[in-house]
Amino acid sequence: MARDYIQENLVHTGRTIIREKGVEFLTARKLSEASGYSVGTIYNQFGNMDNFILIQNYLTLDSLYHRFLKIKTDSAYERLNMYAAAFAEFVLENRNFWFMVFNFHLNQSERTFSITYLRRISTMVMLIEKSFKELYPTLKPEKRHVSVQILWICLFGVSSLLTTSSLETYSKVEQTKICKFLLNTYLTGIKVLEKI
Amino acid sequence: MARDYIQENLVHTGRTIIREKGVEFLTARKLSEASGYSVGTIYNQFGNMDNFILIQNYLTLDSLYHRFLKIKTDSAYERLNMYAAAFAEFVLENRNFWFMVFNFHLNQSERTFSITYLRRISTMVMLIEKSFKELYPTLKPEKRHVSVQILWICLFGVSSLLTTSSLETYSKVEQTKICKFLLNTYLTGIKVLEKI
DNA sequence: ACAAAAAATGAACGGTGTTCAATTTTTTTC
DNA sequence: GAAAAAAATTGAACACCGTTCATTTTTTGT
Repeated sequence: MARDYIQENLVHTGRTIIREKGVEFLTARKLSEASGYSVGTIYNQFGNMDNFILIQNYLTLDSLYHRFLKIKTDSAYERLNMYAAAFAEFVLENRNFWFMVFNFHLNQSERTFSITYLRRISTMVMLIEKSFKELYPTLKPEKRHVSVQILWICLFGVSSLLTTSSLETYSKVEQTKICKFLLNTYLTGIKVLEKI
Repeated sequence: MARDYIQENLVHTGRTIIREKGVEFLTARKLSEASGYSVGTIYNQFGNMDNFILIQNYLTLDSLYHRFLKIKTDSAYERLNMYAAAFAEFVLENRNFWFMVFNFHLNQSERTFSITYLRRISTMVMLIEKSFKELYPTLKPEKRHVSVQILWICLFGVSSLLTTSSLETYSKVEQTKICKFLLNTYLTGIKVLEKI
């Protein structure tokens, strides 16, 4: 069978496994059984399972990115709120996928694809930065950059907790409100600090 | 040998492994080899490896808590800043341990100990809430509680990223500054929102 | 000193990622 | 179209993982 078709097929099968059963079920043997291809073929196509997961994570990030792209509002403030809402919504809708994104560490993976992966993240950060530029025109570019980075890190960090049950266990704050509250408090803080 | 002594010994050996080599080296067999006790003994003492990790994580949280307790400043604002600094410092100093805390999910572990574990977390959150009460006396208790929870979740989420190399890879913001900046922006935001 | 109870042991089970000699399929060459 | 060469596919085998449990060793009670 054609190489591309196999990859597509495996990736698709993998995605079904993740969606329906969770990451812990995404093993070489189970993927092999579910797809009909042998274990060796998976390794021929992707080198190792980490790479396979990296590709899956890229797809997840890409999906989130395209949700962001759909958001087109004139008000920068509203747009940022919609980003945050879309983000939280996406994470909750795609728990299993986001859990994977978060629990995967780039260290050992192939450099080549890692770059593509990181670029996808920074593109999203740039979307936020664009809105920041509109919202805080007098904020120094340097400071704005740092503000955006940190906001993103916070949202990213919070999102990781949304995918696990740890939040439900100890905090009674409604999950969807966390990102919204964080964003608004943060933006208000920046507005004040902008003037200093 | 006495039961208690074995537990102590195993926990201590485990801690050395984590500190020097990382969580991925904390396996039943390696712990057995390093401690001199058999694999079976580990299971007699702790039931399963998850429980062992839970105990290790409790020790980590306890260590952080005692760092918090040392902080005694009159100014609530300064105190919160010191909490944040101590937190970031602790996480960076104990990367391997904190990574474990974060990457462990309570779901399947023994209920009994989980409660002790969660109580340790909520005690820390209460420390922050106490400072919030001083800093924002007019803020409604309900709102204050939510603010504190969310701040904690943010710091917690950010801390998880501090333990991995992912932050270094894509963001150039200095790690120690992230918590400080987040806290100050957040506190400023709350101050404004307090009046509304 | 001996029997009974408790604790410690490590081989064995089913799972994981990964490798690679052997096989099958596809492509090239004549 | 058949034979040879190249490429792709396979799955048994390796070293690891958490976990169990029949067996052995140690401790305890009398």
